[in-house]
Amino acid sequence: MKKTSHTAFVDHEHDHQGCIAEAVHHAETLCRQRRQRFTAIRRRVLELVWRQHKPIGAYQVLELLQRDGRSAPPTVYRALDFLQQMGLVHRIASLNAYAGCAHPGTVHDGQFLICEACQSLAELDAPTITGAIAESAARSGFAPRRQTVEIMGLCPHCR
Amino acid sequence: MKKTSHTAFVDHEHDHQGCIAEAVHHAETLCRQRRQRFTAIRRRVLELVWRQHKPIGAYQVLELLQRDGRSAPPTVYRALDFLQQMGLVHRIASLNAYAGCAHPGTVHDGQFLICEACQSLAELDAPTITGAIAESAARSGFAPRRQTVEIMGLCPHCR
DNA sequence: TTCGTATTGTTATAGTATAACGTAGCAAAA
DNA sequence: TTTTGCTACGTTATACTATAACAATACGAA
Repeated sequence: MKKTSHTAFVDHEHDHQGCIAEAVHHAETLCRQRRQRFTAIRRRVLELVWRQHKPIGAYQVLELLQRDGRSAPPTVYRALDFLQQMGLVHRIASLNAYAGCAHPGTVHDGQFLICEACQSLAELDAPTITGAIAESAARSGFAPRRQTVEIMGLCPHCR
Repeated sequence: MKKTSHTAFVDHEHDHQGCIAEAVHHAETLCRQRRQRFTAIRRRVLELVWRQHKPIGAYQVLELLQRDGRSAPPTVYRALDFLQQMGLVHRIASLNAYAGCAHPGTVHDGQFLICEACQSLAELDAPTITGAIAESAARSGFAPRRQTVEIMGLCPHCR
């Protein structure tokens, strides 16, 4: 039996090295399947994005990347673009920041819960939300293709 | 009986001067009620935001504003911030742009349908979406306070 | 090994937003 | 009416986010 009923937000004392390793492993597998190169830079950027369960800015990634050697913005943005296309990373529009995808493998938009206090982020994939959106859109004669759903508030630990 | 069943998107041949006038009039009333100054700049920026039923960038507003005389970015951002606080204008995060609020008077986040073809925007205030979000959030132990819901797709005229 | 393509390096610049501080204008109190 | 205090605006500079353009390199298939 699990300690908590909150599945979207991670526990404060979880094995985070495991999170990163899992994300990287997943990425390797996915890129191999799709015949895409999972280069050293892409791997490193993915690791940095997974550094915390919080969105990270591109220039923050750059700063961390530069500890390994010289680097410039396009390098970061290219890696982030690639990872987004692979469905491994999400862009959080309301924060101009990036977060590791919790359910990689399929291309999807997801919905995000963002804590205003600790900035931690949880990803949902709630059919009820997508369904409500699809229904409302249809009522306006609108054909939805992509959704940005970002909810600011307080996470279970901060409320 | 109305010609169309699509209420969220406006007709291409509607009386748009009326739209602008109504928005400005509403703003006047609201500001008077709240003892806030509806200055010439704020009025002008509101008019410019309502120029089309499409989001407009802050620097586009600035460019238009400069036809009336010299102006700088802070002037535009201040006016936009004020109008947002009054609930007269929304910021569209995924576009870094601003749009006139279709239901001014109450502070609310709204949900937006954005056409990828013609950029036209419609604002919803769908309780089913808000409800689905609230429910999903609660299931994660999350207390929502603000939502960003922006749906890209094709409007009734472009699909 | 060679060739073609994908990736990265590098420099410059575009686009979005705010900090900081001074000036002006309005509104209520004296 | 004048004073006073606050709000709004002007102005300059700068921070932050993202991409264009082109050269150099590395990789994988033929």
